[in-house]
Amino acid sequence: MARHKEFDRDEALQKAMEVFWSRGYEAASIQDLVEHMGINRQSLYDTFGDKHALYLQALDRYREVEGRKLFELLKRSGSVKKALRQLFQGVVEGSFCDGERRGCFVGNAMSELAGRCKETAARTCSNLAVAEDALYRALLRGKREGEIKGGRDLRAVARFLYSSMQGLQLMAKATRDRKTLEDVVRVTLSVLD
Amino acid sequence: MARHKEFDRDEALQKAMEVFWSRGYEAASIQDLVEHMGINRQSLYDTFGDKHALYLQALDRYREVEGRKLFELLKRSGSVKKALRQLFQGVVEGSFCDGERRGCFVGNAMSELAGRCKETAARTCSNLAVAEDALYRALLRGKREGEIKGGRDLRAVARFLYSSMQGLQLMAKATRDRKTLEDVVRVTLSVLD
DNA sequence: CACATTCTGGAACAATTGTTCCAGAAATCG
DNA sequence: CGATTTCTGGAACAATTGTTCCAGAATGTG
Repeated sequence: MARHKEFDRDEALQKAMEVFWSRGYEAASIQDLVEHMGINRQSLYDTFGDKHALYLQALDRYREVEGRKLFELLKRSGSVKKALRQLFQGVVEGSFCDGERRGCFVGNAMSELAGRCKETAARTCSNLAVAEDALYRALLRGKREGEIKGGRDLRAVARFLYSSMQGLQLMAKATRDRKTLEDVVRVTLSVLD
Repeated sequence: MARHKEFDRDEALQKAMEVFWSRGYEAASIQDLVEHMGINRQSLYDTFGDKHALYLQALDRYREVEGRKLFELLKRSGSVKKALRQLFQGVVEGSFCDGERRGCFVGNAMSELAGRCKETAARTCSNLAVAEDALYRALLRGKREGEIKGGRDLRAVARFLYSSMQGLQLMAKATRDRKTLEDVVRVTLSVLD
């Protein structure tokens, strides 16, 4: 009947995500998006709705991709502590590779929009819950395998770890001093001892 | 010779700070600022320069005020641990009073601008250094008074505390669940034991 | 081939952005 | 009072914002 889409929807969304990730919501213009996504202005509106809707879809995509990464990393057999160390150290390393210092898209969304956009608030809150759960399960496994000592409220530790992750990612935007970031990581992970 | 200023410069700057604090840089329009500051458009430009310059001055004001608060709280005689608990618990309580969930202005600035504005980056970095130092000094006192055990890298702990503070403030934007935030605080402060 | 559909580019939209210009009112000090 | 300076309000600026309309090209299916 009709013509097919010329562009790959997922690819375009990926590009949109990159723009929102590095610039945030307000500072990203439709013009920026059109250029980086490589699609037509009208196609953007037809496919994704308006700017706000596109932002939410980009945020969802990020959550899905990063959520999966976290899940994979944590459910791997082997030392849970080591996996967590890898997770946090990865953030430090990543911050030095990323010239734009984009940080965490979800954290950025919390900071910029969660306070005044309920759709964003719902998504960042859900992300917290999902990540917390993955961390909690990993900690449970660590306890089961004798790597993490009992007597601790592991749910609370999981929440702490997520919060620390966000804090670290924010710190990485302010400083490029590796020692500072590594200090933070070291003390953070010391709660597992 | 000439007419005096009709408005109080500090008061106007305070108002500007409130606008940038709750809306961020991009989302705050000159119109918003003019209305909330209660001064003339032209007076704004004459007194503070352009929007960007005004933002930096507002950020500086915030840093000064909050910095002083932190300093006062930490240098008080008495239990250092108690002061830190008060500090973190205060953030939790504050997040429930603040309907706008503004978080920490410095943290917001890191998230939104530090990556692409070097003046902002310098200021947030300096804030980190100042706060770290105040925390470090407090920890030293705690150690001297026998409240905090030795053998820990207190400089690292101070950095950790600042990062945790920022993380907590970000978490408070995502969730209104008191238990979650208190869990984070409890585990964070447990590194002092 | 021909119809139907949808993509594409560009123009156009009104609204808002940050900023400046201007004329007049207001206030200080000699 | 009068001279000088600065504040004040509003208009005006060009640029950019997000969004929509339109005409035509391109593609798939009958």
